[in-house]
Order: sequence, then C-alpha cells, then structure tokens
Amino acid sequence: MVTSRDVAQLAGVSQMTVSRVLQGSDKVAAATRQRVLAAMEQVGYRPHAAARTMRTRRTSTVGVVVADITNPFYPQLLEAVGRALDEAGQRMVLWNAPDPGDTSALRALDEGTVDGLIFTTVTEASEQLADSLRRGDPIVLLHRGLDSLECDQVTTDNLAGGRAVADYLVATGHTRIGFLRGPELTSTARHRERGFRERLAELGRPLAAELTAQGGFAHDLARAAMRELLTRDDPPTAVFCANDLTALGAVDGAVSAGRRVPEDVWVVGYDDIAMTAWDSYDITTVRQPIAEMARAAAHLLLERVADRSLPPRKQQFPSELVIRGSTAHTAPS
Amino acid sequence: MVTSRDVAQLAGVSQMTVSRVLQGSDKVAAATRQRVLAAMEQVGYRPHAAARTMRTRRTSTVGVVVADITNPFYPQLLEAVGRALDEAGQRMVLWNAPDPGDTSALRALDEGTVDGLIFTTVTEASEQLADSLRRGDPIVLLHRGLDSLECDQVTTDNLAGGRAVADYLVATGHTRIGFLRGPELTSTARHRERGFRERLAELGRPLAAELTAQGGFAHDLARAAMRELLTRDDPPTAVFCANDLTALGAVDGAVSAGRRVPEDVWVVGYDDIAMTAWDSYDITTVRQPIAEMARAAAHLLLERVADRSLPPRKQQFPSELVIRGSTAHTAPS
DNA sequence: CCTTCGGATGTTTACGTACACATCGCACCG
DNA sequence: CGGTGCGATGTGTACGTAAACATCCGAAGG
Repeated sequence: MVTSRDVAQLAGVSQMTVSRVLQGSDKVAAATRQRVLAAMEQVGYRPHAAARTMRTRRTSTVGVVVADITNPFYPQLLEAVGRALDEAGQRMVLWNAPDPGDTSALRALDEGTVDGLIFTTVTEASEQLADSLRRGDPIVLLHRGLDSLECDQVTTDNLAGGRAVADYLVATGHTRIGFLRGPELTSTARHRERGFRERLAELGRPLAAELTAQGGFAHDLARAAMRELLTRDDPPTAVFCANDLTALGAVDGAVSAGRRVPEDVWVVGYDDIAMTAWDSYDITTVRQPIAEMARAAAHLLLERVADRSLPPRKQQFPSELVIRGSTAHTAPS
Repeated sequence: MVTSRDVAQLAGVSQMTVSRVLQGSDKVAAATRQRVLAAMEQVGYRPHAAARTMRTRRTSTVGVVVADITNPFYPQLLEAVGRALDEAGQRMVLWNAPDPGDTSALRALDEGTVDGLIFTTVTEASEQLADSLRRGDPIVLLHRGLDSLECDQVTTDNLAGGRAVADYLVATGHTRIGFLRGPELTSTARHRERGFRERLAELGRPLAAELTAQGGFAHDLARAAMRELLTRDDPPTAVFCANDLTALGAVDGAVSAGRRVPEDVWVVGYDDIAMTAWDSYDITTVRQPIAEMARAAAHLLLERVADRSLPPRKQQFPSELVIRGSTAHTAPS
C-alpha cells in the first residue's frame, strides 16, 4: 500500500506536509504543493480512510434507516437524501429494517461506523434510541416523528392532511366513507387517521367502524382489505388510504372485484409518490414535499454532526391535496 | 470513549485478552471470558470500528452501485442483496449513480472504505473499472454483465429471453410487432434486443424500423414513445419493452391514448418486478430470479473478499416467460 | 521431585493519519 | 547589522485494536 510517507519521501518533504496538502491547508507554499501533488499522482496514492477516521473521528458516512425499501416512497426519499449527502461529500449506508426493534444502526453509530443517522421509520421511542439521543448522538427523524422526543425532526402536518381529505370527501357529497388504516405504531398513520376521523366527526359524518379495515402499508394487504370492504352490505363510496402504496392496493382491489374507480368507488392516497400520477392509477393524494424534506433532514444531520450542542429543531413542511382521476366531481350514489 | 484497555483494567486482565474475547478466540479460559464480558457490559464498551479496520484491513462493509433507485427493479434487488449481506454480518453502502462514468465507488474501494463492490449498472468497461479488476479488487457484476471482462458476474440469459418473446408473439399471430428499446450502452438492453430481433428475423418477421422507438428505461420516456408508436399509420399490435418500467410506461401511454391492453395492443415487459403482477397492469413479462441472483452475487463477493486469487466465475440464471393479462390468446387485428 | 510441555495470558509494536509543538529561514525594522 | 516576527516545514506522538512474540503456571511423565 502507498502511504503518505511514500509520497513524502518521493516529494522530498515530511509526511506532515503531505497531510497538509491533502487537507487543502493554506500553510503550504505553492511550489511545494505542486511537488506533492505530482508525487501523489505518480505513485497512485489514496488516503487510507480508516486511518483518517481514527485520527479525526469522522467517517464522512451517514446511515439511513428505512422500513421497507420496496415501498416506492422510500426510494424517492433515498434518492433525495443521497443527492444531498453526496453534495456534502458524505456516503450513505442503508439499513432496510422491517423490524422496528432493530438496533443495528444505533450500534454502528456507537462503533463509529457512521457519523450520524436518519431514521425514516421510527415507531415508538425504543429505549436504545432515547439513550442515544440523550447522549447527544447525531440523529434526525425524517417523515415520521415522535412528539415525546426532543430531537431534530422533519415531518409534515399529517393531522391537517387527514382533515383536508375529510373536508374534500364530505364536500363532494359522500356519506359512506371508508378508511384503510396503516400500522398503529407509526406516527404518520396515527396522525392521518386522527385528523381524518376528527374532522369527519366535526362535519357530522363520523367514521363507521364497519367501513374501516387494516391496510397495513402494503399492496397485497390493502388489496385484500379493499375487496373485503366492497363486499359489505352497504359498501363505501370513497376510501381514504393511509398511504399511497395502500391506495395502489386499494385501486387494484377494486379493479379485481370488478368495480371502477371513481365511478363505483373513490380512492384517496397519501404521500404523492410518482406512481400515483401514472395513468393506470391516477390517484388523488396528499402531497408531501419529499425531496425538500429529505434535503432538510440531510442538512440538519450534518449541522448536528458538526455541532452536537445545537438545540433540537423540528421542521414541519406543508402538505397539499392533489386531485386526480381516482375521484370525480360528485360522489357515486 | 471506552476502550478495550478500560475493560481490561476493570476485569483485571490485559488489553490483549479483551481483544481475544472480542474475536471469540478459544484461547481464553471460560472464567476469564465471563469476567471480561461482565466488564464490557458494565462500562458499555463498544469496539471502535476504525481502529479494528486499521489493523485488519476489513470494514465489514460492501458497496452496491445502482443506476436509478426509483426504478422499482433496484429496490427489489437491493432488498435481497441487503438481506444476504446482513446475514453475513456485512453493512451495505449505496451509490445511486445515474452517470455511468461515476467512479466514486471505486475510489471508496481504493481508500478502504468498503471491502468490495457490487455493480448492477455496468455499461461499458471504464478504464478505472478494468484497472481495479486487473489489480484483483473484489468486484461483482450483477444483472448487467460484460463479456469482455474476466470477472465475477451474475446474469440471466437475456438473449434467450428476447428470443422467447419473439417466439411467443409470432406464435400468437402478430404481424406488426413493435419494440421499445433500452439504453444502447446496457448489456441487458442490447442482448434482449438482439435475441428478439434475431429470432423475429429467423421466423420471417423482421423487426420494422418504424415500429421501434427509444423507451429508455424510464416511465415517462416509454409512455411518450408508446403514444408515438400508436399514432403511426399502421400501429403495432404488440410491443415488447426492454424492461418492466418501460412496459409500465407503455401501458400508460396506451391507456392515455385511449387504447385498451390487450384488446388494442399487447404489451410485454422484462424482469417481472412486483408491480407487473398488480391488477391495474397485469403485464406479461420475462422473469428473472431477482432474489436468487442478488444472493448469489453477495456470496460471490464475500468469497472473493476472503480470497482474491479465486478464478473469475460467471453465473447465468434461467429466465422464464410469465404470461399475464397484457397479452391474450389471439392477436388484435 | 525435577523436567517438559502446552494452554493461558501478557508485552510490545505497528497500522496511516493529523494534531501540538518545535524549528528553520528569511524579510523587515530600528 | 542584529533582533524580531511570521510563514513554511519538520518532529514526535497518539488514536484503539490485533498480531507476533514472550512469559508464566500447572499438570503429566520419568
């Protein structure tokens, strides 16, 4: 292996001068720098990442934890996070952790494998996570937040989003409104449901228990749940789904049961992932500014890596109802 | 920070004994091991990854390079790769590198940030990649291969897949057969096209230039290309798409142009990503055993990390035509 | 009872980099 | 013309771990 000492010897300087050139220090004469750079080039020198990490305690790597990378929402998020990190010269380690109790990412942070973590999938505050935050470890919660935790969080107002959907469905004349619930433990699912439910109640159309089912943030579960809802005596004329993947499943459930969307039943999703805009689905949904949120989370994290003493910051982004073809002007009867 | 020395002191042993316990060496008496483990627990010891890497030259991390993580094919691949790596105690660094000339992953390998790399997106053999392979760097090509390179590769027989689609479409009576091409530089796209084209010619139905268009492995491009094909004087009755994302776009292009699939036009994809089986698309496609291939690639890589002197190994998996609702029994006229 | 042997444990050192501090040489000024 | 000061460069060292080698101790065998 070629080390900075080899470069130093060839360039006729000390190892320290090579190190200075490497870091772009301005304490090096231009001529010397040129000589060192030429020597590096000549011997094909590559700094040894582990050795540098050992001294600086920095890895230039951050971890991102997602619950299910096959849910198209996460790739969109990851693309934006990855871009922001890349621009900041950071690498991205990915954890696909369906199990909310998985602490391997936190362990990696402990071991200094990564400088910080972005959790997109926090459910409840695990004791380990709370411990890490208490110690001031650089961790940002993206997408899903936790009110009970004082830490950096980037979310949207899922409560308002749920309410907006309730307003919309009632205003367009629906009386039999259904809901495909998400996993109980996720803050996004809980808030969307609460907003939706509360607003429906305020409008005098409380959500009927027999028109709700578990959609579970998965296509096949949502599909089955939708088919089941449609077999009820008095099936819903509109179904709000806790996220877009659920909505895709719901549309497919309706299609597979021979119903048309929106003629027989409306479907509304949440997140505005790219696929909801594709012609075959064309789903009305609540938009989250995914890319901006991802970028914000990356920046918050890097700031905190640089300065752990920053106060906790919570950023909430606006959301917006995007009306598409899975809903129409007037409700089916 | 708690180091192995602190643990050693507390347990009344030398630092080396702690190190031995850490590595699970059998050269430690059971009683001593217990004492050390207890001490570790008590002080909350975490081994320092960089220090270990410095000594062992191993990072327990491998890099995976994909071209476009929002193409649902890659999350499916990543999920399987991630699982295999996880089972082997390895972490996964992700590079989303739309630019085929991006060499940052290779640089990371040089700098010892990762132990090896899986490329899913190789286009042409960049000089850098060839250099790395010549040096014996642990690199595996997954999904896309390169005949000209002697290195570990995991692929399917894309030539045979293309031929199978040609056989199928001719056998079902199509005479006006279209093709949505993928990026020229990718081996998968090239082989699929060549197999398809050659077999059509053998069957006396050579592919008409005016019925082919650039689908580009992207939904919007494919959608536009399909719409354009359908405006031709004598539009195709079946369109083979270079991958599934293209096929999804093609179906949406047809839908948006008011055509029905398969009544007006058939669509065939390639890869068998999960979405092709969803009711709204229900696309006939050529199945690649994605999960098995991913696992195979992970294992090949780990073997090579352990022993760089292994001979190059090329694994080719079988593919299989999966017939769904986007094609029917007899061709539209 | 002494020697031998082998398992258990300790000592020393190096991995490659960057920090703190020391030193060198030259220009500038009184 | 000697002292001062500052920019440029060098020296020594530490980060935490694991490898090579050394040492110790008790049991087995003669």
